[in-house]
Amino acid sequence: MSNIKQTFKLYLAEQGLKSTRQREQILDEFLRAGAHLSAEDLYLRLRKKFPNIGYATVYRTLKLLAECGIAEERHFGDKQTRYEATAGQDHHDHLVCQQCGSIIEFEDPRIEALQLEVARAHGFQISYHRLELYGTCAKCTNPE
Amino acid sequence: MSNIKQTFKLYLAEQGLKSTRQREQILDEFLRAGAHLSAEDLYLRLRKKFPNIGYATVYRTLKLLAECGIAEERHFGDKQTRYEATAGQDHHDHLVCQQCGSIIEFEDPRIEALQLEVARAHGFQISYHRLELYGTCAKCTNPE
DNA sequence: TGTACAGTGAAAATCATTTTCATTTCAGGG
DNA sequence: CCCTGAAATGAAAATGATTTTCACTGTACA
Repeated sequence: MSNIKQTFKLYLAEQGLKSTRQREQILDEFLRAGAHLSAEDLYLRLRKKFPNIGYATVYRTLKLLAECGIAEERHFGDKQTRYEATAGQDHHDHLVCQQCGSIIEFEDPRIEALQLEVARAHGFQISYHRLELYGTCAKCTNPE
Repeated sequence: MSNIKQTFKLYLAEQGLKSTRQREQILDEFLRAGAHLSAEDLYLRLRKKFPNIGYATVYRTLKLLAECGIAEERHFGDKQTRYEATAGQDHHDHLVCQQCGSIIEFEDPRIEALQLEVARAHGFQISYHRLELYGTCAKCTNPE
């Protein structure tokens, strides 16, 4: 069993929660799907394989995944909450194209360092941050 | 009449929209309130002075203010959209305290410069960005 | 293996925000 | 000034994402 699935089971056990078929199916599909998906996206994908899975269960499980650090909640322009797998990956930020909606990930340690410096100057302890650059991606700027 | 109010009137005229009593009252109160307020906050403040103002009108007007650049929409942890006056001020980012909810503004040209560099490296044109550092503020870290 | 207690799915409830609609108010021309 | 058509308003209903409820089911430890 993958490391991540184990992490999840452990988390559930610690919290006195149960490991269920649905929770496993949802985690599996979440990891398989990748990208930045909304509860709805995930629900629709799951329903193809398991037609009687509940919308509420997807929401509940996604929230659990966020609690135990496997997923991260994000809000881009739209009103839906999107989830992204964090496990194993380094932290990264996003370039969001307002034309085509594509999301490019990037990371820049120099920016991270400056953030720490700013926080220190304010006596502030950072637990996490969010940096998003909105604009037009290369493809949309120069179509064929 | 203040510069900002004039800007708003001009914008309305350009769009073939009307300058109404409510729109002026809402803009006034919005400017007076400062800070990062939600439509609800503003509605509650307004209702004290003008008891029959409509919730929908506040939403509609706030959206107009955002369109013409007087206000800016922001999303912090909660689900409400918050609006912030932009006029005259420089761009700035935020430190959000997860304990007490206070929001500290800051700006750092070095971070902005690096953002441009990252964007250029991806052939990306930035139209705006959002940077928020979440954590614990000095006050909450070291209470008396 | 029983059984208490957490989980599930469907549907109803919430909550912020948006839309509808009947009525009122602007702005410009006469 | 006063008319008039377009736009705005307020109240209430509608929406859409997310959450909760509730009767029934499944899991895990005794």
